[in-house]
Amino acid sequence: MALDSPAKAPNSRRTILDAAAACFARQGFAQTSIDDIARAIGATKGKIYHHFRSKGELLSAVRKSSILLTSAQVEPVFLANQAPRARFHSMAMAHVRAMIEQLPYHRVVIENLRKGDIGPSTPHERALMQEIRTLQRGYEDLFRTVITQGMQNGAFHSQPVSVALHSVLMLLNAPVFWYHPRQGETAADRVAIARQIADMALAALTPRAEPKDPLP
Amino acid sequence: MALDSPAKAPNSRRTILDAAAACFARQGFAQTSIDDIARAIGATKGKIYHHFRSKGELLSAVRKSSILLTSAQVEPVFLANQAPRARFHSMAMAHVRAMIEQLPYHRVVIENLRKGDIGPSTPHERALMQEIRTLQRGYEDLFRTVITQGMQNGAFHSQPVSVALHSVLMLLNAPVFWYHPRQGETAADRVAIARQIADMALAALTPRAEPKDPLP
Amino acid sequence: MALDSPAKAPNSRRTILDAAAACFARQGFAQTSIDDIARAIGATKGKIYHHFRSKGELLSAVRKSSILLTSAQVEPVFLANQAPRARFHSMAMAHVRAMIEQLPYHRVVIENLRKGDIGPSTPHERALMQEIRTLQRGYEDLFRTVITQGMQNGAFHSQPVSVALHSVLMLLNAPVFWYHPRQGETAADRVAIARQIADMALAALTPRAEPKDPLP
Amino acid sequence: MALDSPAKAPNSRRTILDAAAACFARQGFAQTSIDDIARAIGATKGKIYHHFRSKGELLSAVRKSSILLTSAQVEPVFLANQAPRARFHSMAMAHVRAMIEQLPYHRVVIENLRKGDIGPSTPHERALMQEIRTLQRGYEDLFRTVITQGMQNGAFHSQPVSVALHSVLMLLNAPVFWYHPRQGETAADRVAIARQIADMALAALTPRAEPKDPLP
DNA sequence: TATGAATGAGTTTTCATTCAT
DNA sequence: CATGAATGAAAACTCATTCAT
Repeated sequence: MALDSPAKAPNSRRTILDAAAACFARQGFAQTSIDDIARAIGATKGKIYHHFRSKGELLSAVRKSSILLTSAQVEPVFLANQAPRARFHSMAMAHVRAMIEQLPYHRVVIENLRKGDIGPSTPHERALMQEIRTLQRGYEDLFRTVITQGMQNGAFHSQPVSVALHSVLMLLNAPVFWYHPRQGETAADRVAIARQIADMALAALTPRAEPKDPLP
Repeated sequence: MALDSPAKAPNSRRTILDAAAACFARQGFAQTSIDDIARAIGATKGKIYHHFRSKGELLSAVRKSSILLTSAQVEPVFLANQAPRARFHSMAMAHVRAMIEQLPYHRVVIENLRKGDIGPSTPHERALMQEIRTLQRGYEDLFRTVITQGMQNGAFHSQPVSVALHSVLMLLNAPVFWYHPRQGETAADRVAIARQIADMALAALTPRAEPKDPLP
Repeated sequence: MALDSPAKAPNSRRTILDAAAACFARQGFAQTSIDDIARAIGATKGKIYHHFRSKGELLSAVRKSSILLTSAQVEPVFLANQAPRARFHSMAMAHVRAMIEQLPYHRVVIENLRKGDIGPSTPHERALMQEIRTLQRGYEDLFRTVITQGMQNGAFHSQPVSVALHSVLMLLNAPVFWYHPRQGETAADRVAIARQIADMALAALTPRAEPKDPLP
Repeated sequence: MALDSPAKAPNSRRTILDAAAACFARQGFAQTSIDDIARAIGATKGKIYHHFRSKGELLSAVRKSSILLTSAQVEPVFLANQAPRARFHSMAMAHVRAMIEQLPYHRVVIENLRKGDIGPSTPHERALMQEIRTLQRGYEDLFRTVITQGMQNGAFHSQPVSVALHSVLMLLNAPVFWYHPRQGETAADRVAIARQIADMALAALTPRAEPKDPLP
């Protein structure tokens, strides 16, 4: 008979990771010391170094988690069989909801987007970075696919895909910079925000009729 | 006859600031040491500390410059007498062009958006932060004004202004994350990018006819 | 059977403190770098910062030690049941002996008496200062008590207590400025010095018969 | 005919010196920067370096001033023809009054008594130190003379002169550590303090009848 | 696993001092 | 005389990381 808790072990990594994400999100990566994280979980540095080889690996792990968490919510929607506009809209909503529901993880990622372009010295860290870049690329490709399809299809305005993709993704990421849960906020409130942003993203890709006021 | 400049303006400050913006943009604020900046202009740390009291003040100065530079390009457009859609579109283009034309300054700002929310301990630094917040608020209000007007006017889709504003601004800021001048790029190329993004931003605010494929 | 000591007491702290007291006493607080202290014990700055948060805390710890060491020698004498003059005299001797027997600690304190009146910025350092002030106050009160009693009693000349107290204490502290152990000095020599000073202190408080040469 | 003020020039040095004394007294020598002093008189570093070669020279000048100011008040009293007890008492009062009437200068000196034992590297500074030591020695000799005389004379208790001298001088210097002018304090108040301390100093040197309570 | 001690390299900051104007 | 810019050397502190236990 088990003495106490059911699945005892694997908690540590996740506990540390949550604390790291929270600290990085609150104070920024550089402003967070390993001791800060340790203190946040009532442990010592040593414990963290048992589970992660370096501070950089901690950041990598948070980034990876962020992508996996988002993918987990967006990919099923991507796979559902929908027309481009509906498909994009559902993906956008799922993405925004992921952003605001696991805010710390995603904030860390967005605020360190270009980190690691230079830096990681050890082969191990370079490998991690590479893996993350691959995951990131794969995730973006979900949106790239839908957008490309929609453009071919006529559902979306035809334009350079890369610019459109990055612009729209940043629009969907924006809540990371300003969102913060209000007192007494409900799930419905969050859905409303997600819908508003997804609507805008969709509109941004929509074919324009004709410029009623002539634009210069 | 001299046009305007104070002639003997010691451009030391500006030289340092440019170097700081470049370094911060390339390596990130935390990864840049004061020595890096000094080395970049062939001077010593001491020179920098003679003109700026601290690394944080350097960041503040870059932020302030960024806002002023952008304002200088966008405000005249704001003041021109145009209908909401045209007005917003011109402002958006001006904003994007500012982003990519003084990339380092703006990249620093966007990548450190939430820096200084906590931290600045000295009264002097707090005052600087306050001033920057005021400038920032003022700048955002240009867009807030146009958007609000457009909504009342029917030119824009009616929706919560704050979310719309922040979303659209982040869309306009997005180039900061991915843009980098290509070999042989012309001014026209940059205008094209700015136009594409401004078009999307305008579309994001545009009233939607009717959802042809029903959205969930 | 072990008498008392906590056996495994990591005397790192005490080692560092002794070295700090010695350096501060020799060169002065401001003229001593943390590296000086580290070098004195064959360690690195890091070790010191592992045990003490700042140079100021090091000074505070020395001050505290000084007061505790002195108290440990003077308080038992205070508690013994003696008439005011004898009591004061024994306390004075104990005080002077403490001064010259742990010279470095006390020299540091006396030479930095007013340090920290302004300065300590962190709450932690302010708390330390407060604690020290309390200890200091408590220690002075031993003498204040005896002096007050003696004045009421007629054993001492009646006069403003505060001025008398501070004057006499500084007289007892004076060796800190000039004493330095001579070649071949014995414990008896030190007792002689202590007795001479204690005698003077006692005389300073003694009721004056009549001014034989009229004082202006 | 002079344009404006009578003796125009020599003010600068004294102005600077006063400011230096005030700053050193308030914050301590090491905690005071040349800029602090410059700011205190609304000038710049350069001005100070025109009048004093170094920070150390500034300290030396303050020390010298302190001794000269005190001498100026005590020496005339010393030269007056009085019996040892009266002579000592008058000198002591003059000394204490000097202490509290030019507090900053004397505080600086007492708090830096052992400064310069090591340190001054330039020949010029060493010469200054030597001069100060000579002045200091000369000043102390006034008291040494009176005390020695009194001991031979029977007016004072016979005891090792050096210890007695240093002890009594520190007693007379003590106000430097605690005195601070009260609201509405009069000259008479200051005289009262001086008299109380001088009385104690005199008593400290007075021959003791017999220990009524036997001292251990 | 986890802890606490220790390290060492780096970073920000301070400041006395010099110098051209 | 006085200023403002610039320097260079030192100093306090930080912190990721290692290691013995």
